[in-house]
Amino acid sequence: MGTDVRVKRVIAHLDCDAFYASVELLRRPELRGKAVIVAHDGPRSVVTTASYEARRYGVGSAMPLSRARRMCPHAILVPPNFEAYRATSKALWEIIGARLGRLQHLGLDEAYADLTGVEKPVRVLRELVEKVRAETGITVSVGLGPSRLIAKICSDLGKPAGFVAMGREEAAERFASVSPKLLPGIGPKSVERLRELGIETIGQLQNTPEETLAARFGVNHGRDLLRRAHFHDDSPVETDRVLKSRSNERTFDEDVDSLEELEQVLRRLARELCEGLERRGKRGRNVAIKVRLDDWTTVTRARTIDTFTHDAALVTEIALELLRAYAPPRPVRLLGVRVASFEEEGGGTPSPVAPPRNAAQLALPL
DNA sequence: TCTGGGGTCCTCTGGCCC
DNA sequence: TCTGGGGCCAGAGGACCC
Repeated sequence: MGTDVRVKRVIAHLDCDAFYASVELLRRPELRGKAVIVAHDGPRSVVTTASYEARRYGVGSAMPLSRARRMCPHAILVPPNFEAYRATSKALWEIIGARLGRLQHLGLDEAYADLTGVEKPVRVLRELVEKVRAETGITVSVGLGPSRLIAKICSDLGKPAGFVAMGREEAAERFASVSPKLLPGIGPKSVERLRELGIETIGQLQNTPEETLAARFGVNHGRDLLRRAHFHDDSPVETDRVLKSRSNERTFDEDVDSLEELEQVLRRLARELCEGLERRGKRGRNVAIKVRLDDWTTVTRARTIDTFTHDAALVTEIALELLRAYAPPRPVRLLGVRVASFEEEGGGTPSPVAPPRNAAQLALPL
């Protein structure tokens, strides 16, 4: 029987501050110090991100643009430029990756790193953040802890340009009076369901019997909620995550009730999607459509076929069949198409006996 | 206040096969 | 021949994240 020598993990979460807005300020220095909102200009647009000056007026991500404009009428609207964000992102993660090794990316602007065994991790991270700021102009906030959960929460605490480290016990005590919404994975719906149980703080959640949570949320989810309330998290930093699906969707400026018009849009969405898949060498065998009606009901319909494809004609044909079979009963607000169940790298036609599974592979650098 | 786009993961349900 | 259960898979919906 071996001795249980558990190495205490050191996990960092690195999160760029107001990333898209920061890139825009670097591209257009005349916007510095001004309230900037990054968003498409449309009647149903939402805010992608906002500079800290705009945030002072209450503007935040995912807020309807119409509302953001009322809150901050003098804000300058800048359309998103994802090519520029990708280029800056690539540059800064190359600097970080060169020092820390492989990272788990969660988007263009944040990633986890496992620094277990690294000497003087705080010093290493501080030097790295300074290097990134000097070479790219982007400030990064860092959270450090024994798990991804704690690292993630810590990186948010000191924003912008924050650097916060915390242990598990300290987190469990310090956040006991805070809403469970703080915990990643607990959104508005879960907060409401917890409130129905009389649970309004993480401390109350910590003291709730697992059976009570299991009865309300199911066995797995209930157990997970309790673990997270105590800030227990042993999930690994996964550096080899692979893309599982790609989609293309559009919200109409005005609801559409003509099937003919919907079919036209679907053809274009499928074509664009397949062009993207082809560029990335991805082929899938599950084709799905997504329809959001004017009353916000969202319906998905999917079909799995025998062969992997990124053929626009085939994907379009399946998507159109799914749309016609569903025949939206109300005007449509959003229409989308998705391809999933990708083949393994270098794979071919799947055997009908053993459906293919995604093989682990190196994560593509953004 | 009136809700984008692009993703991931989880749960539930039902069909199929052994 | 019929039935039940378990495993696996696909489809659908929902919650959540950036």
